[in-house]
Amino acid sequence: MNEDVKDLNLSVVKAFTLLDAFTMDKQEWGVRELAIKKGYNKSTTYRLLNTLESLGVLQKNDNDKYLLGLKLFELGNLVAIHKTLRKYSRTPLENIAREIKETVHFGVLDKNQVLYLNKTESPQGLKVSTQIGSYQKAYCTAIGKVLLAFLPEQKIAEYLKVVSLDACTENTITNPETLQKELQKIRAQEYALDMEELELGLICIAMPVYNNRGEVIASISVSGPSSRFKLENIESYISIIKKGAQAIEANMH
Amino acid sequence: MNEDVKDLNLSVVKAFTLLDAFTMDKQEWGVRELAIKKGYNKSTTYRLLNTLESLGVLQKNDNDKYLLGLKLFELGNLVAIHKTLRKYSRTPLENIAREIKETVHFGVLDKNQVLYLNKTESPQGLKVSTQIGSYQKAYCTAIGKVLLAFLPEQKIAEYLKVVSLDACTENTITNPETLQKELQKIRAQEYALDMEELELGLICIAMPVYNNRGEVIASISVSGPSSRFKLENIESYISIIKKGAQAIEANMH
DNA sequence: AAACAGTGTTTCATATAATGAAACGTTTTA
DNA sequence: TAAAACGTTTCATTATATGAAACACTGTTT
Repeated sequence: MNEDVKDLNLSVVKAFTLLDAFTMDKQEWGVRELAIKKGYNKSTTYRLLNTLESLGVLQKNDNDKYLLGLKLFELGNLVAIHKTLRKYSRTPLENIAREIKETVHFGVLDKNQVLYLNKTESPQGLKVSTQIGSYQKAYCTAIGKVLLAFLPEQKIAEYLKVVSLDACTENTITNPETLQKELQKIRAQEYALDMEELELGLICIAMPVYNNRGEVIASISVSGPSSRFKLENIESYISIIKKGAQAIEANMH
Repeated sequence: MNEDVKDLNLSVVKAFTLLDAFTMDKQEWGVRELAIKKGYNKSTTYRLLNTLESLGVLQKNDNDKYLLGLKLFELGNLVAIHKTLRKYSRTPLENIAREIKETVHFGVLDKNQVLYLNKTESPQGLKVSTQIGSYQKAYCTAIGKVLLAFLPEQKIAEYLKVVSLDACTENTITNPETLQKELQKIRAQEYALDMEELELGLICIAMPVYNNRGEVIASISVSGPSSRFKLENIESYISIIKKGAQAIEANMH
């Protein structure tokens, strides 16, 4: 059941493995520390970083540390996959954020995870913020649960077989049967809640976005701190999000 | 005066050279055609593409052609350079676009060229559209001329020494002295016009964005077809763009 | 001022891994 | 049915990526 043993170009694999070390939490790397982190030889790492720099894939900052470079910005903006979804979700997300005054996210399911395609941040100081292009566990996010809920039954079973439902907080649904019931509820009510299941203090509500064949292709969520996010507002949130979802659907057709 | 002869990892260089073939105009590539295009051996190209696919840097579409993959979307969104400018320009650009109803661009100078960091497209059917992350000649765009105009004198001289002012249209300024005078005028009036200098039928107006030390760090432009873009509207455009520029400046501080 | 940890960088012999021509499948076109 | 595309695999050859060690540079400590 393993991947075919392809003969990959190891230098290229290493280069991208190095790039994967650059995250929001750690944006800068020196030669030595990155070599240690990845278990590569110092010289090899030096030469790879040097090569990537000469290509504009990395660049050095004032402290001679490496940063992700503008070549990646350029290439990232050329990615065609989900481009129309990203483009047509922008304005509707902004409208939702303006009305609700909380952060709005937009994502799809990719490799059993939520892939965030777009967001508009809350104008408020205390706010949730997710990195566009990043991935998150599906089973403990509102967006993810919506996207799972509207998957074909067989795909859900497959998901539950492959993914282990590790607890992120005490509220995370870690039992497959409980999750199945939750997904059923979500299908019925057409929205999902995340009641601090991913992170304590963080509440989200998400709703589906359909294509013209009635299939769910994406999901919109609104996220806020539990201190502000009152359940009595849900009905109003739902109608605002629904309006946004319909705007995206209209744009796509 | 040449670069030091660095010893680069040739596989990595080749991999990114292949990636550079993926553009807006040509988003899909097969093994053979890309090998021919880049002058690489068929087998080598096959293995590199295969490697990039296994890393998520490329992916195959339904026709078994390669497309830029989501790994690049992920990495592109992690690029920290100019991130705050991109973030804080978004809403102001939208407001300008809403008022003027033409496409609004936002860019900086990078390696003697305009790098587009953000845009909001005109709601109208006939519109200009530039790829975010792409580069354009500075001397024949309104944004570029603004950014050049506010460069230190010495840098302008350097630019004129390095860059050859090739004509894009019959209106392109191809004479260095003429361009110097144009830049002087731009400094005085605090805006630049592109009167079909890059492309026939395309008119733009651009204004500077300052940092808190009074240096020009970016520029906003409004672009439209010459059929709609009337010079008598310039005064009104200027005040709207100026308001947007000030909004970005306020956001940045 | 000297020794000492930190860095990044270069060297060079060695082994590994990338290479390409050719042969092989597979699909599409004539 | 043949032919012409294409992607894929093979294998001997060659090139190049590799890593230990030495080197250079910087800032800190003694």
